[in-house]
Amino acid sequence: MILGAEFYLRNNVTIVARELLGKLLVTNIDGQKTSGIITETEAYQGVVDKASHAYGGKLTNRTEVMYRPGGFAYVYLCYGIHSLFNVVTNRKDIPHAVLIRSIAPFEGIEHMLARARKGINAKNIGVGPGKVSKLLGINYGLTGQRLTLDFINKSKQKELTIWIEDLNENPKKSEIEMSPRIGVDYAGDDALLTYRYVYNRK
DNA sequence: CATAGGATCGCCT
DNA sequence: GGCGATCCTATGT
Repeated sequence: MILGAEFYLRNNVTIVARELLGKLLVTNIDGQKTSGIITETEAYQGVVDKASHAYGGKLTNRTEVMYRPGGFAYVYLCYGIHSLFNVVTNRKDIPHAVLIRSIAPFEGIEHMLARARKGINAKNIGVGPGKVSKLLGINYGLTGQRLTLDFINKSKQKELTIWIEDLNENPKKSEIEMSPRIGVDYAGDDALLTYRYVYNRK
């Protein structure tokens, strides 16, 4: 079942980040359907979070998507090479987001391998936010895409490009590890927050 | 207009 | 453990 807006609109981004573990992230790009089970996420808590692109209420062309209501894709280019995929959460004007850091490939693995051929190590495939986007065919041009079917008739878009499905795979507490987020040393105290969630699947 | 730097990755030593 | 790749974004003049 495709997750609806109510899943993303909730006001606690850390709960959404945790509940995204075990869900299926799906793309339909270039006529190729690919998907992976989400195994690692990070929560970014908007204006109060020094690690967030929206810290202090920063609003630019790039971050505008984060201020939309939950259920949009926020994709940005990192180091000039990697498109990192985030899910926007909370209600309009609260710029919270969850970075998807790892997936376990599920469907369309042959398409993923073809995409990976250009510069991906076969080892740890799907582990790391740059690799998630590479495998699923997500690039920064897809920022602002809707992830839900709500209001689909109000737009000209007929089908989704990126969405998330519930497989009823519910990770146990003992299978989830929390730790500080990666690569945010510049964030001072906020670098210590354990907003990273890793799902160790059996 | 110019410029510095980044929520990374793979390959090298 | 270190480094280069590679380009958009944000900021400053």
